Amino acid sequence: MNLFSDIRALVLDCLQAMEVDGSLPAGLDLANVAVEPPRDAAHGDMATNAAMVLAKPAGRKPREIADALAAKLAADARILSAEVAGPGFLNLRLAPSVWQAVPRAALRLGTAFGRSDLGQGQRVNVEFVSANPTGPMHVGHTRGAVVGDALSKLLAFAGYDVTREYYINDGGAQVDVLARSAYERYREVHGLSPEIAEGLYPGEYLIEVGEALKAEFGQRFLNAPEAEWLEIVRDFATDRMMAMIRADLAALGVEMDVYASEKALYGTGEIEAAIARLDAQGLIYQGVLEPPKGKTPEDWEPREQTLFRSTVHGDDVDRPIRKSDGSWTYFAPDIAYHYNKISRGFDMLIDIFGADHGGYVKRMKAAVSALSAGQVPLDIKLIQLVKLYKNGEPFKMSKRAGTFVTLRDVVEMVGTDVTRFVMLTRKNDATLDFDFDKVLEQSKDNPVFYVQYAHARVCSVLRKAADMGVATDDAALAQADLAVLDDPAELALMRKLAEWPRLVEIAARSHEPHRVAGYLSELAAEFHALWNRGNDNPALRFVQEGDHATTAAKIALARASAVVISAGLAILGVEPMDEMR
RNA sequence: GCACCCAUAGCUCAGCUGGAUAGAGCGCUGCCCUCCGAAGGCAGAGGUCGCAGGUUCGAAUCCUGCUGGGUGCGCCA
Repeated sequence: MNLFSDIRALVLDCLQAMEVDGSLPAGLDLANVAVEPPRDAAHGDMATNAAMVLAKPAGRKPREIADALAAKLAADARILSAEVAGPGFLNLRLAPSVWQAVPRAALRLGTAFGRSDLGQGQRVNVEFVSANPTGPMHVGHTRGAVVGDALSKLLAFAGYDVTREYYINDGGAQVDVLARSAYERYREVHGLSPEIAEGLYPGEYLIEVGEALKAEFGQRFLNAPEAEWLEIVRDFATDRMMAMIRADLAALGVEMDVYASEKALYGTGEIEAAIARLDAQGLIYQGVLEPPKGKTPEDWEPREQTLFRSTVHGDDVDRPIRKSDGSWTYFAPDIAYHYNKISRGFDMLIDIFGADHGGYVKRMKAAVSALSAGQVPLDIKLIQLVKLYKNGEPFKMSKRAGTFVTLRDVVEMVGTDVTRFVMLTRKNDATLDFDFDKVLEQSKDNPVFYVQYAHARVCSVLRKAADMGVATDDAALAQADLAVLDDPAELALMRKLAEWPRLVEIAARSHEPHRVAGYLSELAAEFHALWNRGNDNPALRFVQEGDHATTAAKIALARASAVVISAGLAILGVEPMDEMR
């Protein structure tokens, strides 16, 4: 149920009727006709721009079209009034019964209220986190993980078939560095002093890997040359790191459907096949790149390389896919990995990267465009920095090398739900301030608390009504006569509820889960406003002593609000609270 | 030098993918409440939407050029 699309359909019906009766020319393009909530509530319940959009193609004045359309619309029982305003807007007022049907729908459908078939079952692959398996996840990864997970949930709610995927960068030089770092810890637990050379990972989390290595291999590698242990230690340490990362993700409530390994692409011919596919399109050649202008690296010299002609697909320069020693650059397995995703039949790909990978966007899109013949869109969301604060002061956990604020630290300090919600209060490409104290504050300035508090208030009021003897299950509440809900504050809340299905589609279309968090704050604000009206005006309180019918209607509205809050929080991956403690 | 992202109230930010008089919270000013329908309420002041052009009936939103900030720019991923 989406009231806005219902009314838009009505508007389109009326316009077509006008084409039939000759008041509009036939064959007009109606795609830009919109029905939206007005910015100013004084303008009515909904507004349509139909007359202004069609004035020019129809060769008629906007007001003429608007008047004729208003007459047609007014014949529908749902339309209370249709008034022409401003440059040609048609402001619609809807019958209260239309709004009153909204909480009823929410009660009947439960948290499925707002689900959409926008995606029509299209298969979407969302790749996110993809942190190098060289250490625990830190705050930066956390935001990417939350955004990716919430986006996945949002898309599923909007009718897409979603696969969540983690790409393990276990094929490059950094896992060799991990192996050498772990090896030093392995020596350390044997009583030898470790040599954590410049460039190795100094983190103490590798000590337990060293211990595990000792338990597994004893002294076997202690005096062995690197060639003998490197591969074994690398695989061993990588497995340990991935286990740790999976546990971190689990603590955040994130579950992946697929863990894809970079290493697994080597030696299978997958990389070669992907490159061959590009080669077949004439997009692979031997050439020499120009040095970057303005900032030429010290050691730059012209060099012939194997290049991908990414400029054909919108990139700024062509990109190397082989190093001078003939081995693949990091870009090559990435091309193969995306080719792999395309080959698995996804209709759309989404990658979530850290903002420092911004320079990588065009070449990746170019590769996907070439490999899918332009058929599979790739959207890349860049996640900006999280700045940590404590009591308004910039926060650093420790200055010792190798330690940083980890995902675990954050979750242990403020909890999974708060972490997730706060990470979704800003759009992904804006930096986010995260204050350990403010996010736990119990006041209306804190959106997490504000939304949770609204839900808790509903639960509280339902308990009171139940004590009074009112049936408070959703099925019973859906039967209540909601015609008594006609106060402006009540209607405002119903209007906000009616926006939910529309918001889901807008957020899903733009791949912006943060909009859900923003909407929930607005919905909570409407709910609290109505609640506060009850302070001054007892007739607006949800529980009306001795009046079961009115109480049932009012708590039906309250419960419907809680249902939508639950549905929204579920998309964010946050548990609603039944009471505040 | 080039590319991408950002720029909205004193502060932190929303802003419906082009709509009407640009919103919220904090802070500020005034009034109300001292209440477990608790963890405040109501009202008010405050903005050339970085600048300049353009497209459009209509622009914070789209295009172009500037300014300022961030990120990145061939053998690191």
